[in-house]
Parts: sequence; C-alpha cells; structure tokens
Amino acid sequence: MASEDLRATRIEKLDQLRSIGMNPFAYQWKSTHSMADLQAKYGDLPNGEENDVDVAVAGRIMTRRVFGKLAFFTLQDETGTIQLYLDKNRIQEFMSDRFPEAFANLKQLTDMGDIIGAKGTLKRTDKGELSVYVKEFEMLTKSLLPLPDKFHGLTDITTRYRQRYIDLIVNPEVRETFRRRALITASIRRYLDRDGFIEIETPTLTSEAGGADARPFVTYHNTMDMELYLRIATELHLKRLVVGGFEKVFELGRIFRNEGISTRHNPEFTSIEVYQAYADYNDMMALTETLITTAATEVLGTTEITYQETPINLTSPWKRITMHDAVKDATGVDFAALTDLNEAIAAAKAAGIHNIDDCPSIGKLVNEAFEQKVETTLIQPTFITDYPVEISPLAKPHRSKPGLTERFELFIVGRETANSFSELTDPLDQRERLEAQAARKAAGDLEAQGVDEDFITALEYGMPPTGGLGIGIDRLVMVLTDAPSIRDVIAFPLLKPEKNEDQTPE
RNA sequence: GGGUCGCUAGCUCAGCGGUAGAGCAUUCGGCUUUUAACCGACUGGUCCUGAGUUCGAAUCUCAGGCGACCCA
Repeated sequence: MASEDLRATRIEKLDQLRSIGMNPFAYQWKSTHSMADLQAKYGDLPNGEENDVDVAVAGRIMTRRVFGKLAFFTLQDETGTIQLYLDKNRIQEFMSDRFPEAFANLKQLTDMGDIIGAKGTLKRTDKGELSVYVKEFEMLTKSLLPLPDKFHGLTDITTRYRQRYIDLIVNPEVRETFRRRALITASIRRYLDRDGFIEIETPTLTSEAGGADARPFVTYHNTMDMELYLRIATELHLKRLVVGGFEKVFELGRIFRNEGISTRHNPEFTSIEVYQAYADYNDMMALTETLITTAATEVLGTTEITYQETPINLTSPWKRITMHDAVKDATGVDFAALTDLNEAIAAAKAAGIHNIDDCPSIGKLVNEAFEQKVETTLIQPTFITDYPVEISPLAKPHRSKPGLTERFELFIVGRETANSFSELTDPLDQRERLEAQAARKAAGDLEAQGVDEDFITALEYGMPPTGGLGIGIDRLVMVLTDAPSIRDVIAFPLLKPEKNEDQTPE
C-alpha cells in the first residue's frame, strides 16, 4: 500500500479513537517503572508465574502479535522493552465499563509505532518472557507514519542521518551511542569541577577568528553593519580569562570550521579547551591521561577497549615521543641535524615524502613528513611532543630545544585527538608570530590567522605561565563508542538538503 | 578536486534490453502462549531527475541530484 494510503488508514483510526472517547493525543501518564526497572526487579520471576503488584508502563509499540482473543505487544521505552500480555477476558473485565469493545479496539485501532500506556500485574509467560499482564491500556499518542521493517530495521544511511528520530526509534545501539556521549562529557565536566575548574562561556560570534588555523564561517550583523565570524577555537578568549585572574577555566562547546566533510570532519564539532595557570604542557599531559581514562572507566568500566576490531589500551601512562624522533624512526631522516632547507627537502624526497617542493621551512617539512609517514601508525594512545615553532604560533618556545615549542598532540587510532601547549605568554613574541600569520593570510592563505589586537593587549597586562589543552570531543566519543564515522556521534550531522522539485524559482 | 559504488513498494532487497517482483508492513478473514507468530486472500510503483540510443529502457549512453567509501 502506498505511503499516503498507510497514513490515511491511520488518520481514520484517529477519528475512530475519538469516537469511542479515547484521546489519540493524551496529556499525561504516570509510569511506576521503566522497562529496565521491571526487567531488573522481576528478573527472577519463574516461568508461568505471576504476582499481584500493580504496575504502570508507557512506551512505543515495536511489535504486535495478535491472536483471536489474545495479543502480545513489545513496548519500548528509553531504557529497554517489555512484553505486554493482552488477554481479552482480563481487559474486558477492567475496561468494559468505559469501553465496551476494549479488546476489539486494541486490535483494530493500535499500530506499530503508537505510544501507549498500560496498567497491570507482572507475569512471566510459559515461554519465559517477562510481561505486563494488562488490565487497562490507554492510547497516549497515535502514530500516523509506519516504522521501518521490524526485522531488517532501517539501514539506509541517508534516512538514518536525515531522519535521526527514526534511527533512534529502531536502532537501540544508536540511542546507546548518544547516551554514552552525554555520559562522557558529564564525566569530563564532573572531574574538572571537582578539581576546581570553572566553565565560562565565550563568544561564538567574533570579529576576528583566531586560535587555530582554519577557514571560518562568515556571517553578518545587520544593525552593526559588519561581518562576524563563527569561532574556530575558544583559545583566545579563555586566555583572556586567565589574564583576568581565573586560574582554572575551561569551555566545552561548539566550534565551526568552514572545511570539508569526511568520516572525521563535520563543519561544526565539539571541543573542550582547558587552561590552568602556573602549569606547563607536562601537567597537561597528565591531565589529558586522567580525563580520558576517567571517562573510559566511568562510562565503559574499563580502559581496555576495542575500536573497529583493533584492541586499544588506554591505561596510562601513554607513550611519549618527540616529533623529530617519531619522524626519524619512520623515515630514517634526522631533521633535527639538518640546517639547510634544500638539503632537508632532498632528504625528505629520498624518504618518500610528497608535495614538499615549495615547503618554506624545515619545521613545516618535519610536520609534513610526520603527517605522511607517522600519523596513521599511531594506533595506541601516543603523545607526540615538541613541535616546530613554525606550525605552533601560540605555543611557548621550548625551554631547552631551539626552534621547537612546548607542544604536544595526542593521537589515538591514527587521529589527532588532543592538542596542548605551554602557552606563549610573551606578548612581543606573540605579536611577531601572529603578524607572520597575518602576512600569510594577506598572501592568500585562507587558513592563516589574523592579529587579534585585544588579545595581544591582554597579554601585555601579563598572563601567568599557563598550560592549555584542547580535546576533540567527537573524535574521543568515536573511540569510546566504536563509531566508524563522526556522523555516528553527532545527532544531526550536516547534509545537503534534498532537492525539492516543487519549489518554483524566484 | 579525482576515482569507485549506490538510489526499484512504507521498510529490506531481487530483477540488469522484452508484462514491475519477493519478504515484512498495511487491508480483510481465521486463531488464547507469541518472540521475524502462524494460515488464507488482497492491496500497494515518478524503478532519483532529465535527455538520448532502440521496435521496445528499471536495465545501455550522456548530463544532473543526493549519498557512501577511497585518494589528494
């Protein structure tokens, strides 16, 4: 039957429900238990036995198995499912004063997808299924559209993302992923809160997009008559707060970058940035380990997990290796020993590094070699430390290694998952570095940063030595929920709208 | 940006140049222990869109749309 006919049939049932005095869109229902509560509390009720404790449940009808004078429904709520045992004699006994044909109404006017409430006692059937032995039922919300195939479910990836609500209804593991995501962010916030950090919200609309190398989204404020940029990082505002005297601050929130979409990139994603005064990047490494292992332990109960069939051991301490050493191990080239750019490029080419002909510095070259030869091999959690200054405009120079900064990135399953520095606190050095960025920007580099004058001014008032840390929440959640695509951990990922042929051009 | 693959009933899929198909769902009938219930009958289509080739196109070609994956 065509889609429109299926809907029309259900609208007809809507009218019939009203005509017998049953509101198809009820106002309220009070359950005594969730499905998980019942399954846990009465897990030991023997087959074929019942009790006389009255319970009330509510949920969506997921399957219906209807006989002449008996029916079994599977009812699903957020926590799980329970079977309804619907016996004609019992329902008529308790409902016929208000609904003379209650059992017939149940058979004729309910469908898969409807949300109903039921009251009754508990009974485990002869076949072993814990069930609510229903005395009374009530329609709470009549569903007008059919759910996907009860056996095959919904697999069409486009529908799953475009109509996530259907995906959530029929795929319990999807609900579990988003539940875990919430538990992970709650765990991180709880840890930081207990450790004395406070969360402060900084602007999403900014006049200068800084704190990272990325193309911003541009928008427009009408009454101020000016362009604004959606933030690409929370870094520069959180540092202003450290200048202002907050010694432990963080923000967990949405970031926007006007870049491509892939299994690892969504234009809007979530990061947490944490800043701790009087700390350095070594302290941040310890904090990173603690935050992630705490979340894994609290949410999954273990730090030994599996990602896409690969065992991942999150138990700290994690491996630490400098970028130069990692590149040397992978390519045999010790870029730290090279001082001439042309020699370095030749050595890199000999090691199989591509697209480096116009590389402007050895620092960039090392990073390119790292991205091409090392990054995807870092499966187990690994801190890569001491990045070249050329690619780290906001990090403090290394206290003992010229040309490098006190910076690390964390890699898990070959993906950058966190980024951290001993923050650059010298305002004069910071200005030089941002002006170099601005020169690149002026030369056409769309990802280069501009000079945020007010941020420099803030630094001139003096920022204490500070450790900063950013973690990509989506990528962390992917690892902890075994999700192959970032879209699997974002409830409503960005998709192009489907073309509407009916729309007339203006 | 380049490549490969996909789009057929509400859902899951088959069909790959000769009448548009199956299972589930829906509708109708039967059934008081089902778990993808079962038995019987029926219904349901812009084969993503457009153009072309052909006696004939879901099928072949071209263009476009949306999506997935891989590469840069």
